[in-house]
Amino acid sequence: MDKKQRSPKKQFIIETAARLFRDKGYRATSMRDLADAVDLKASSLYSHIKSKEELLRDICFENAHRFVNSMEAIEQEYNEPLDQLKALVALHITIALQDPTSITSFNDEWQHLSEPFLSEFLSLRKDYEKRFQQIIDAGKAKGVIKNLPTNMIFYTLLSSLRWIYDWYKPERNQDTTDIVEHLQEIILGGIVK
Amino acid sequence: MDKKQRSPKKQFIIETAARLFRDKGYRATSMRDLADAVDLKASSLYSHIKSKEELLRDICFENAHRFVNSMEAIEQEYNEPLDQLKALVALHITIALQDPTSITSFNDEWQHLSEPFLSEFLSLRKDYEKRFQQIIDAGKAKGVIKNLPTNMIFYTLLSSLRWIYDWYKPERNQDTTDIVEHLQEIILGGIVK
DNA sequence: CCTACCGATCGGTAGG
DNA sequence: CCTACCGATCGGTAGG
Repeated sequence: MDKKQRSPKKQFIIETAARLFRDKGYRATSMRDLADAVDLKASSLYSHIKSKEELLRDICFENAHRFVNSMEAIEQEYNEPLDQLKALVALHITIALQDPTSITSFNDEWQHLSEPFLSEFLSLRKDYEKRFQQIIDAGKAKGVIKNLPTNMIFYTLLSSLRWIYDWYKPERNQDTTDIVEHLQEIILGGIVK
Repeated sequence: MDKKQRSPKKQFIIETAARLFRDKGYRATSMRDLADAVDLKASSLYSHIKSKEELLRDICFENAHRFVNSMEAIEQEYNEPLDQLKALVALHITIALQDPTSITSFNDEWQHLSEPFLSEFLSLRKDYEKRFQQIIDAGKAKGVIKNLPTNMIFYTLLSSLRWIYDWYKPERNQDTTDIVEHLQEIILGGIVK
């Protein structure tokens, strides 16, 4: 599961799979498609990986752990709910800009995980969402966030952050800090008091 | 294509397909799954529909036309860009609350359309997005909307509207006008001056 | 609306 | 890493 323990070839296969899963969807991506994309025969993939689903698992859990770990770091680094919220927004934006492919197939294709991995994934996600909403609640209690339904604020916020890859065109060479600032103004502007 | 011209049975099949496509994805939904859900044998589906893709086409284009037609009505009814924007936000929310199933598989599964339908669909969508962005530009020119990149405002706005089905639980019996008002405050709050 | 069935494609294995 | 091949499942048709 650790990125560093993987062979370069396996890492290349996983990254290519993430791109195909994003572009065509997990189910519509055949192992023959993937084999072509990495210049192998389909059967040769299996000397590097165990199964098609293993690829999806690697992508989904790597990202899930990335978010959960960052959540812990942010909770420890900041005390004010508004600072934590800003850091979380910045985190989502940064990851979306750095690794748009992996994050997209993580967002959209986790539903094809089989048990028990599906439950494990959903439990990681639920934990993350719960802590995110607790920060919003803390902000509301402190009077720095508008008194609107927490789930409404949370999902609106998270949704805005999900589709950055859809409009962000890295070739325009925008400054990343500019993007983070603008998006924070748009996204947090309707939430903070 | 017209809802009223379809037999009740065909309408039922389409609505069931929309639900399955949303829950499992288009590719992961087999015609045997659909047949089971409507209590038929797989082969019997074909006396009501021409193909699996026809179902997806009906769902995608029905929703696409619904948005394009509403856009025209809003452009004619309102003159001020801010009023148009508010009406568009209300439109997306209303549709999401009324018909969450159909709208979700429209949002997520259009990529599985084959040519020439894929191009036709994308051209409808592009037209809609262009007119949406022109309204934002008009608002910026009038000074009622913040001077931030139009595509950033547009996609953030649209993204927030896409996932309402994900948190909206109709059994809680919230008042719809309340939801529209709260969401407009959250979503437009970061955009209007 | 059903039974019976088709060719194509799927994920994956055997054996070298 | 390849050739050869597997059983399962797919969307869809024939014929009644």
